[in-house]
Amino acid sequence: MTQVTTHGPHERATAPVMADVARLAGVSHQTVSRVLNLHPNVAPQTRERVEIAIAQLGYRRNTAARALATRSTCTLGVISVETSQYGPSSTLFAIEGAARAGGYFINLVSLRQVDRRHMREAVDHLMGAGVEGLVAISPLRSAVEALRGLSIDVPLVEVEATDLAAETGVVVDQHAGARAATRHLLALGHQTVVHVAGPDGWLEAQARMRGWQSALLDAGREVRDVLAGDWTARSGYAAGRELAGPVARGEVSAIFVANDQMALGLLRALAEAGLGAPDDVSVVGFDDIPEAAFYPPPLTTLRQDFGEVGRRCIELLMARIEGRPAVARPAIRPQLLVRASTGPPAGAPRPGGASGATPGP
Amino acid sequence: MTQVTTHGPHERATAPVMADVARLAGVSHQTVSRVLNLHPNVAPQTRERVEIAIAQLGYRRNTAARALATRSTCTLGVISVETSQYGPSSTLFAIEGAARAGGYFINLVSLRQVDRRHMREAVDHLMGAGVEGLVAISPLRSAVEALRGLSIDVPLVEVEATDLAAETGVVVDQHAGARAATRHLLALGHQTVVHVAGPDGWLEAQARMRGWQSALLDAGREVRDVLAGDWTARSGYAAGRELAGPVARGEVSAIFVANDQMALGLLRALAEAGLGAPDDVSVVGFDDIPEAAFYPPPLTTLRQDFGEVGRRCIELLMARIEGRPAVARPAIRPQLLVRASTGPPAGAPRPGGASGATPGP
DNA sequence: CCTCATCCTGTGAACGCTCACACGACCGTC
DNA sequence: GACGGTCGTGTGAGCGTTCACAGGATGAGG
Repeated sequence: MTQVTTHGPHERATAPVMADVARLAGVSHQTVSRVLNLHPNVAPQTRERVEIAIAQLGYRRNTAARALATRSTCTLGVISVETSQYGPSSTLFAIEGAARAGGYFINLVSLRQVDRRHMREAVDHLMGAGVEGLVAISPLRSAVEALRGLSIDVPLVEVEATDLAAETGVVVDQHAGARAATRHLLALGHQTVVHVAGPDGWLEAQARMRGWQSALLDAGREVRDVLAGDWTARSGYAAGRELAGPVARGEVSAIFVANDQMALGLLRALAEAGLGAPDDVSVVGFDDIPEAAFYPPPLTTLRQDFGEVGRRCIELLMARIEGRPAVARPAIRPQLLVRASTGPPAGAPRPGGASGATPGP
Repeated sequence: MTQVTTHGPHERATAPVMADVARLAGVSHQTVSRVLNLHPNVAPQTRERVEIAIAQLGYRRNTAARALATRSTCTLGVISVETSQYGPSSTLFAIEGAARAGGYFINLVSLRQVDRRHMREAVDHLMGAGVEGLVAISPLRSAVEALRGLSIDVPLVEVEATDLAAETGVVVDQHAGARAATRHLLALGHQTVVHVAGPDGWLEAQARMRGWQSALLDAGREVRDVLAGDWTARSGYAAGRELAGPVARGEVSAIFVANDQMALGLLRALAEAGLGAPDDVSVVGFDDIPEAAFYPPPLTTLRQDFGEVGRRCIELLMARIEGRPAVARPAIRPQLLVRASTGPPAGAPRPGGASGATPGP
């Protein structure tokens, strides 16, 4: 069936193509293309005629044809772990915004399980879509390793892969953040700091633990065993139950918890044991999730600038795609926010006025 | 420059195309296409030869060319509000998973601000990408309205647009959830229930408020003014401060808060005033975020099945794209989870041995 | 042995765009 | 007036796939 090619606004079965615009404007398809691509050598008058024709027909350039001809899809793939964790999802949105601002489309894959097979599938899916670059939000060691095994023939930027990808990714200096948290607690007068860590496979968890360790060692303080959690409030609660005894006996006066959710659970368990922060124990979290300021008590924590993470990510990826040299940037440092959950140890003189109300019985 | 066309695994400048596979397998490009598209009429032996050639060359079908020829991009657009709220981000991941399982790619746009201009841009961006269908995670009235104004020539499914899109979207019965929450509190013996609502523009907030209202009216109870929040723990905290007085004076004994984060802030404010749940007041939240079980005290709340929301979304969208009649499904009902934050009013006989209450019969 | 249907395969033309190139008009310069 | 350069425009050939159609085998039935 041949195409209907009437002028004027007309309901048509098929979407208008460049040739239709050209015919309506009385120019060649190439001139239309030039207008669309902002080529300088088009007479203003011609340009206007074409633009009117485009508007009149509601013409929209066919991306597939364009991609086929130019061999570029203007699409980036993002692989994210499927978690409603505050960090990854904030990062995802920041990445999307930055990519769109840079004229790229975002093709998303989320991974419920992070193993080699699922990672392979995800990468295949995205390569199949013809992405020109890949962002992996891969805070898990397993994700990084799964990625290592794969032969990926487009630029790849890893987010939060810490030291494993200092060269190829965007990192937040978790180590420095953890040091800051620990030093804050020591500066308040605590003898040492206990750590409730994130799950084993998470690189951030590891970096935070190391930072805590190094700060203690630098200060010549005792490094006790860590309690392992899994980011959930539930695991923080379990840790809190374990620590309630030592806290009550005065053996533990300061706790650095690897994220805010676990800190919530921990505070809950301590409260059930009749222990409150900062009177009986000081607690520092990590992330500054929006609720952290409303914990019982408001939580001292470390804020990460996820927006900046996303922007750097895309900047780096675009540079690599276009073959530009990537500007090396210092790692992003988390910022310590001191709230009500930390204070001097019980024996020390206290400034006073802290609310620290322990809810419940 | 003409293409190098050696056989065997060879590093080549350009990715192999169908013709290369055909040549290596000694068949025509069309036969390769048939193998790829699982056409039945291919001799098993030929199929195998082609498959070996594909594997050997690492051939990958060019999506752009395929899209151009078939006029289908296998891509869905998702517009999401940019929020790290538990609900929307869980829904997003669920949608992605369901779409990928159905063989579709997901093109994501997130909206920092939801107004007509940004919505228009988002839709344009996605239409430009050639999406075949659109999912809008649009829990905001403004989003729904912005969408209404736009002429979108692909199927659209709205998530969480409640009554405004009962026909065209996937909805969770917020109204029923709110009624369940309210009835639960009344059943415990509370005279009436106060409501801390979500922000004005959010449809879920409105539906939850109406549900609360209708349950009270059905029971012939007093409907007081609502306190408006904005989903954040901060606003819940503010509401808590306002309610502390009435609670202390025994004027308020039960509060239904429109989401869990606000409930957290509210509990915090009450705790600061020396008031605890469930002894002094009962509190119900909404969403069942993972932390809700670890609130002080563990929160009675309503769980929404976001995974189901995502799956229905894609099911509906695919049906519409393929012109199949969509199966009408009843709205998804949230499930009441009774935890420790709710109990009988202070005056009533109490089952448990909580603080200084008169033991029940 | 011929016919017809069925299976398998190949040929050429779209699909809608961009790229490389060619061409005429116009300007200034010698 | 001839010449080279720039500007504006048009022509035709791809990009890599699928679709429509045309064949050449092969087997069953007359």
